[in-house]
Amino acid sequence: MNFQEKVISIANKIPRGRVATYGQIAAMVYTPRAARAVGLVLRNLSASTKVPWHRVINAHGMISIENLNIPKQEQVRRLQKEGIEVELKNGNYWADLKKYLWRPK
DNA sequence: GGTTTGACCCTAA
DNA sequence: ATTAGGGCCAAAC
Repeated sequence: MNFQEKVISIANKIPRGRVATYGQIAAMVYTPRAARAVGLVLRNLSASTKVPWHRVINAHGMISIENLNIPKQEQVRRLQKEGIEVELKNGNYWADLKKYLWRPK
């Protein structure tokens, strides 16, 4: 299993209505400092993927998708559909990690 | 192979 | 609190 496959398999486990951070996923794959690389994996997903990429945000709870074919509004829409409140604060969208962070056992 | 590129994160100021 | 800078790692060139 290569790095990408590991990242994707973790992402697939994030439950509906919760979010995970890039760094959190990196840590679960035993390379705690590879947060950026996690972002690369998600970036390379096809538009039709079933992976819940929208449940992954950065360590500050901010939606960090930018300059892609996918607008960040799409991510916001998907999160809200799952009951996650997203707040617009000076040009960026934020979710409350205290409320929504996935805490796997 | 070396070099560059990010949907990142931490620390210091 | 907010910002700037540097380090990180895997993929893509």
